[in-house]
Amino acid sequence: MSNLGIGQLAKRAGVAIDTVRYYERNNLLSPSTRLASGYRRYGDAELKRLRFIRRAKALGFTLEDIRGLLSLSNERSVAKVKQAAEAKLADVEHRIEELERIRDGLRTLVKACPGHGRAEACPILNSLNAEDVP
Amino acid sequence: MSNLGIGQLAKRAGVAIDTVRYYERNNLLSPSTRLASGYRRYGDAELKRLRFIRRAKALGFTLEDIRGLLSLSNERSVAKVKQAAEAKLADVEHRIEELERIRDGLRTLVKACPGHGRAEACPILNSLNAEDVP
DNA sequence: CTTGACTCTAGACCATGGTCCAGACTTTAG
DNA sequence: CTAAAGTCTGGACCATGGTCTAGAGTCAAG
Repeated sequence: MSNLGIGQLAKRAGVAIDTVRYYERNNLLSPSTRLASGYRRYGDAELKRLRFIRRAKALGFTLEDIRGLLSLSNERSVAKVKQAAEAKLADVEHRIEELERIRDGLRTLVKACPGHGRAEACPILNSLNAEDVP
Repeated sequence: MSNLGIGQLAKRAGVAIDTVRYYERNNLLSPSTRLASGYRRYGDAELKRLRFIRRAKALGFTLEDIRGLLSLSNERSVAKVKQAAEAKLADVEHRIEELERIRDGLRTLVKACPGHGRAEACPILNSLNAEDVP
């Protein structure tokens, strides 16, 4: 079992030292112990936990979401964890659909635009000025 | 052509009054005129523009992105407009790809999770706890 | 033991995207 | 005309997720 200082921990997890302390202030991660000097010491559990946080963040969870996930893992409430992941999945899928609509719109405009001539002939400009639905 | 006060405009676009003024401070939207009293007056063009901003924001564009999108319509060079639209298209495509990776990760985890039992059996928690390289 | 690297705390600062407030003035309905 | 509702400005304040600094103390190698 490794016994890491904050710098080593941060390096191994791929985050900044300040971020580790920031997470501590925000109740996401505490050192397993402190030296008499006050230096933080971390073990494998904390390294895992920090990597958990980093990954969950990469998956689009906010720090608050992650606090929730971490506390669920203590409660051993697998159903709730799955629910949270499903909700986040639905959210991500929704955002993809919206972006795909935008992408298709942009593609159509780019294809239709001659790239020269008068502004009134540019479908991109005309589209931005179009009438929208409330 | 409607001639709206800031409250009416905000209401019709579905945003708060303060948000309208905030957008003005940040060069996203100006009133078409002001009354002698200083009261802002908006026309249809501003209402459209504000709705455009709202929708673009809902799609995950930052206000700076939106400033860029909106400035396309001021651009007199059709070639530049087309270029900017192409850049934004590439940007959108990139964002879609990132979200798709996130989506696939979440899907895999959700499928693999039984939704009950001990935490140690939950692949969502286990995956986030996995020991991979930073 | 000394020196350089590391860590401590508290608090300031950053960007983003708002949101709210006070105190004064304007507009509008009755 | 009066009162209520709306708007004005400037500045303070909020949450999120950090990032940086100062000044002091600690640890580890030579």
